[in-house]
Amino acid sequence: MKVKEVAKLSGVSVRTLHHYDDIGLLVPEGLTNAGYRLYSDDNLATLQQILFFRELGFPLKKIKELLDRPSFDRLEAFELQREMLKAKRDQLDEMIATIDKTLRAENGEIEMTNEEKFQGFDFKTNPYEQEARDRWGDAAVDRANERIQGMESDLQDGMNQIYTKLAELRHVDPASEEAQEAIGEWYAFLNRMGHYSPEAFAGLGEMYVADERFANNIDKFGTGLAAFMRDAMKIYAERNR
Amino acid sequence: MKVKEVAKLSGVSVRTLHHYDDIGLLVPEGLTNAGYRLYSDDNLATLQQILFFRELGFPLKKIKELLDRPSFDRLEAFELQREMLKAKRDQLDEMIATIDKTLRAENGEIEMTNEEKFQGFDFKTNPYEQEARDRWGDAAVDRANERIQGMESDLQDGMNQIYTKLAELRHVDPASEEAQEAIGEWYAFLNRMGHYSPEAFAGLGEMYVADERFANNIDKFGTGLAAFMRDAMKIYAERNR
DNA sequence: AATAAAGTATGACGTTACGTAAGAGTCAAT
DNA sequence: ATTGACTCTTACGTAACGTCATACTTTATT
Repeated sequence: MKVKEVAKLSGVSVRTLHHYDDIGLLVPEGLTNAGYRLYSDDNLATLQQILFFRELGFPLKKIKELLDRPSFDRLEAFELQREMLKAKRDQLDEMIATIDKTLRAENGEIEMTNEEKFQGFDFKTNPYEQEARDRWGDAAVDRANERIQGMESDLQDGMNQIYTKLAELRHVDPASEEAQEAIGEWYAFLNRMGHYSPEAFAGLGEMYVADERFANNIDKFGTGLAAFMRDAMKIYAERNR
Repeated sequence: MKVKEVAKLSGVSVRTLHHYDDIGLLVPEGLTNAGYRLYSDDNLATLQQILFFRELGFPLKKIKELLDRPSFDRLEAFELQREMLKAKRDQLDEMIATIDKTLRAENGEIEMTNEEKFQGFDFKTNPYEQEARDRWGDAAVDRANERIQGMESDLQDGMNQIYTKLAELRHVDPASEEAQEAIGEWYAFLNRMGHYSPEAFAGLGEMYVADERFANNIDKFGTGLAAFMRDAMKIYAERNR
């Protein structure tokens, strides 16, 4: 299939396909001797994957990383996508509810706080929690969330990042050293937290905001969980000495 | 309220608020004598509106236009937003269904065409139709859709544009000359179409693609419906002479 | 009162994911 | 042989901010 046909089928523009080729995200399997791109059925399946991830707000760079992983598993990807699509749908439901609520508030029927006016907009409800819950059990996640309660939202964001990393690990061979190490450290982290006072943990949150070395390690889609954990614990230990 | 507070409440960044101020989309009601932006509750309500439209994919420029209209009606806007959010939710449901279908296809349980693999991605299901249906009655819309059947998708896009314009008119005083004129022309257009053969109408579709003057008039969020209709009918008449 | 820490302001350049336009080659049909 | 639809590459344009850099205010702390 040539570009236009693919474009029509998938709803993206020809330019988009060119772009995806340029950045190596979707390289057509063939070329005519005139240099025309030829897409295979496999290419179409990949495009489908790409579009799912795109709809979920993943940056193209990240999508490429995901697809390029040798351990990339289509079935697992679909499952993750379904969960995230559902989360997004729930978010839309929340926004619809917010509209209805706003209308009633405007009608004088109910009171509404400013915070409520933005229900559904903040993405604090994190799509990875279910993921983590399934993988590492309710107890661990609950304990983590318990600690999150009462912390300022900046740390919340940090936790979202952690969940992100955990979800990412699904696409790594679970038997691999990297995965085992990360999971081990995650548990160690949680357990160690149990020994510290809430104030100490709150300090970690401040650090997340203040210390650039720390923050840099959490930056979106950056280094792996293991490295982040190592740094976090190192800094944490230093600070508390 | 100062920027940070608003940012935290709504989930957008401080930079975003600066940007919205820069382009005149959300200008804070007050300024401290040091030049700090001060947001009122009214500002918050406007921000809520902005975010709803943004979630629906409206470009900021368009949002500004909408909000700036003297006839802008919050209640009507909320209703439109709710409809569109629902449409988007339905689209997500479709995408989830596509995932499930793909999984079953990959399992060999069912057959799946390439087209089906992209169900939910094409936005051809148009969110404005219900709008038009409510306003101008089922009969007119049905007749329009009947004619759309069998036309190539390029004309479909043209029709989407028409629905867009119609939806836009909700925010114009319905008693205004502009609105009356547009609606009148819309009906006239439909009625005239009834007198021509399907082939002639298909020709209109081709023209939409080929004739730049024509296409330019339909460009997204461009000139008003009335102007578009005038040009369309003029060109159409010329061609068929 | 002095100093640090947190918040804010204004540039100004960077980034992502394409859009759009220009100029030229290719392919199928007349 | 020519037209029209399709394709290629190159390259600049755009939208909606992100990300510094630099400087001023306000609040908190010593």
